[in-house]
Amino acid sequence: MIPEMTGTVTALDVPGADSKDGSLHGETLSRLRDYIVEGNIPDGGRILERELCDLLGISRTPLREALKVLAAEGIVDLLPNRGARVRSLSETDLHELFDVMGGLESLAGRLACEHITDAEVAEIERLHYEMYGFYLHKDMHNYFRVNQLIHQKIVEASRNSALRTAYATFAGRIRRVRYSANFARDSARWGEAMREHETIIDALRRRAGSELADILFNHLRNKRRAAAERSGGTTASSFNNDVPAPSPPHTVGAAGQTVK
Amino acid sequence: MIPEMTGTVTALDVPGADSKDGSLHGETLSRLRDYIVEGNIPDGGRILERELCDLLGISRTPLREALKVLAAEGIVDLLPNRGARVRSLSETDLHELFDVMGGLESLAGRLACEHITDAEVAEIERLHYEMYGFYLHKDMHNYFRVNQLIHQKIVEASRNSALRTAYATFAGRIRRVRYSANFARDSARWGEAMREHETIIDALRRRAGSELADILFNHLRNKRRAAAERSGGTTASSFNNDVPAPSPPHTVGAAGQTVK
DNA sequence: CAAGAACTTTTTGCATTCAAAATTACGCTC
DNA sequence: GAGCGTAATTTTGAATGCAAAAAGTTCTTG
Repeated sequence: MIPEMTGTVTALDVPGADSKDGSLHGETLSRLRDYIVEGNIPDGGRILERELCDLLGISRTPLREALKVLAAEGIVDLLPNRGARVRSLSETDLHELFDVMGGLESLAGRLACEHITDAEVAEIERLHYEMYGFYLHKDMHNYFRVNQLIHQKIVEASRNSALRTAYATFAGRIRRVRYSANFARDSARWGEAMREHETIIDALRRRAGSELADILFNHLRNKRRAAAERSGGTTASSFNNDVPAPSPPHTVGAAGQTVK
Repeated sequence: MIPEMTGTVTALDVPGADSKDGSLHGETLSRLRDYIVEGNIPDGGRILERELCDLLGISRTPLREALKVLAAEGIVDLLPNRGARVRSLSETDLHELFDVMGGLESLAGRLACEHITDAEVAEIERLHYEMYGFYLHKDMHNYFRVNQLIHQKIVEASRNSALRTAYATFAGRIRRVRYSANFARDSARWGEAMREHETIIDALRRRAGSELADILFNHLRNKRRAAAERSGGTTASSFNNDVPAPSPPHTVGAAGQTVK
């Protein structure tokens, strides 16, 4: 059902995550997480321990350990005496998770401005132009890939491994929907996103941390809004419920002017 | 070696945490986390499974599951074939964790400005004045307690449970050192913190999200700096290493002079 | 006496086992 | 045939068992 989610997007593979050593638990954890995140089990679907044990060729002990960790990560729900289910995200959950992602990217940008080298900025600029090419050619797949890469570069430039880990964890939680969210075919939003990216680069160049923090948060906000509109009218209203005072719609930068 | 723990299933239930249902795993997880976070095992100390099993009166299976989760939370380290150790935080780790906490509080403030009610702002103001009283009386313990409460209120006003969970997790990771950090007897820093809190209230009242985000991040930065200076000269230099460029002009000053 | 090899004990990692809870299947009543 | 109570089966939760790895001990040797 989600065919294109194959290994193309490798940007999220944080090195030193928990593929661990040769321990069966670590291996099981990674494999099971990937298996679930990539959508092999339907949303809210029950997880039969025995079934997965056979699939992975292990006993129940390491599997159950991995499930406990995944529950702590928010990827599965653990029902008492009733086993594990793939956690299905409500609109509220998604809203919350997107905001947290926005907060983390915002922080990443702020910290990146303190540490990033000129070479790294140049690299991001290069990626930006590459992405611009894909934008012009309406090559959404590669646009998405490079887009992810740019955000990843910013996170790495923050020089904060705790942030990197948290970012990867939350990214995993919303990865199922994030893909479709990015493929909003609304070309108006697409152009808007390009302009936002330009302001991101600009702020990075100037090492304007607070400004970049604002821009990145609102960038994620807008991305979510676009995804929500695209995902059909069924839930469109719910996204307006608890965002009473959104930032100015046209320019992200507007919210960044914290002029006093 | 390890002091006594309540053998019975007593009211160690922390509301809101994951004390879970009556499941042994959830109970073990909560109890073990509290036990470690409160410093009952020395930093970097080895965790003998058998020992803790006897202490908690359980078998190794649920204990090992809890350890895996705590490892994912970053509270313990898991060495292959060599068991678990209480994770000792390097200066770099602390630096990173404080920044992430700052980012999360920053986000909480930003979101709180979108959702907070006048009544909640009033409650925070009330707490602020209460805290001010403790400040005047140099009652550090209560000052610290109310201070935590204020930050907690802001997080709650963000109306984001994912954020609340992440905040709690990171708070747990630095709780051991945070306490001493807050007890910096440097009265100059103390007064500075009070002024910062005033600007926080002010921004909250005006629902100035971006501004509050800046203030809160720098507030945490300053708190960390104060804690670092207090913790002795051994590591003082490391904290100046990677903060080369203070934030751009329009932001809250790196020194926390948010007066404008 | 120091250093190291070989043996013993402890500890970890994982599989297996067993009891309790939940789910399903069955049979009974109406 | 529908509704419901009961038994059989499945599935989970947790304890135990067992092999491999580490840690500790003793004995040997220079």
